[in-house]
Amino acid sequence: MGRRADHSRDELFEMALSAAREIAEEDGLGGLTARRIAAKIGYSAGTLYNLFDDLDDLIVHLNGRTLDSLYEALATAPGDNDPEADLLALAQGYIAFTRANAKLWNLLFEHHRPGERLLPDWHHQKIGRLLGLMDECLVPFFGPGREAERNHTARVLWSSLHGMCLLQTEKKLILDEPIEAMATSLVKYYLAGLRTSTAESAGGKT
Amino acid sequence: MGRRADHSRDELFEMALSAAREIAEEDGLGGLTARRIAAKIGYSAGTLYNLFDDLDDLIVHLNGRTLDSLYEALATAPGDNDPEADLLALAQGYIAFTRANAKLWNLLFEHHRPGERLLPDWHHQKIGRLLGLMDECLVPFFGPGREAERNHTARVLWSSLHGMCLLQTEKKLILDEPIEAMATSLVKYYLAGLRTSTAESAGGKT
DNA sequence: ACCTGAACACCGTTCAAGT
DNA sequence: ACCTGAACACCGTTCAAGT
Repeated sequence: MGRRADHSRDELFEMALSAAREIAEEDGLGGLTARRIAAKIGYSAGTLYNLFDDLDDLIVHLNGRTLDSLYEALATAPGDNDPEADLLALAQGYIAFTRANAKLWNLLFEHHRPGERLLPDWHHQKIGRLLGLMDECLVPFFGPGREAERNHTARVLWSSLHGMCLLQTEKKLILDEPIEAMATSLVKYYLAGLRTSTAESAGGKT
Repeated sequence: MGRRADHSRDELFEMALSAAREIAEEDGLGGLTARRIAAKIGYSAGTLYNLFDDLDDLIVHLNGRTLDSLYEALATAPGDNDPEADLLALAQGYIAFTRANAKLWNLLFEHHRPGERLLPDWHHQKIGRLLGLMDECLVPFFGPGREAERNHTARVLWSSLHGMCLLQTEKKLILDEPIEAMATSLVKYYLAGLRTSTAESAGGKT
């Protein structure tokens, strides 16, 4: 046997990721095997190892694509300079994405790298970009010189929202209330609490 | 070969779960194989299938034990009738448990049941009991007739806390701030927001 | 009744051999 | 240079056979 060159390396890379995405959308992580991906693109399993370090590497790349999709879905949000309204819209957009792409979004957290392998830098950057969307919403809320507080708030809201979506899709906690309402409550009251605290400390100093 | 009766069925059950726990504490889900658990207790892999439906069932039982440990660790908290202080203590206790038992706590969420198998009722009850601890803290905060709001608040706080711990231990989001501080901020401001809103609506009606 | 060991149908991954 | 197919070292799970 030998080279076929039916497809360029880049084409093969995309074909493999597409096949993996389709399998994941159908059967989740459980159905995502090297042999099945290879069969779906008409190559032998060995060829995948020419494109990726291993199956873990392939899945991390697939997850990168999912993060890109999520960013595109959220970046188009309006943004009318009212932090609370913007955050509520962002949260609902995030929840909608996890509902519409449940299997792919789950793969982001269902997959665990072997050993102590950490995620590549580009992966963390894609996550940071998402966090940045939340951070931007908060700009009007925190004046200049309060960037640290703003970042902190964005991280608290992001992880909290994440927890709700995860417990929901993994069915680990029976939530008899739609997470949309929970997320709204979180954003509304957490921001209200921050506002009160800020007003008090400002009032105390002035 | 045949019966040995070195150990009763119940003893074998406990031995298998203990062996599995030790393996999970060392190597996580990746090292948790039926063959390895069996070898550790000196029986063949087939014997495990006399005790559990399959490996998934064994892991669900192990996870049940972890939920019990977590409950014991949290149920002993003081409780001085100040909702905010109690909730802060509960949150810190939860975070401390996830740090002290990182691998076991991770197993609760790293493991996914095959197919569409749902968690058994007793598992959901153990989770419900934990959520109940948070709910109890909120009793002095919500007067009689406001049970629904109280449950809602407990669920929002629980899932949010969960999200922080998960993103931290899975290293999916770089949090350059200890989650203890994030959890404190969440509890403090979310409750403050609730208080404000309650006062406003009460003031409007009175 | 209980336990074993072999067997089955899978994995991920490697690599000599072919074009 | 690329691709294959066989091979290796694993899995989870089953079950006839033994005590």
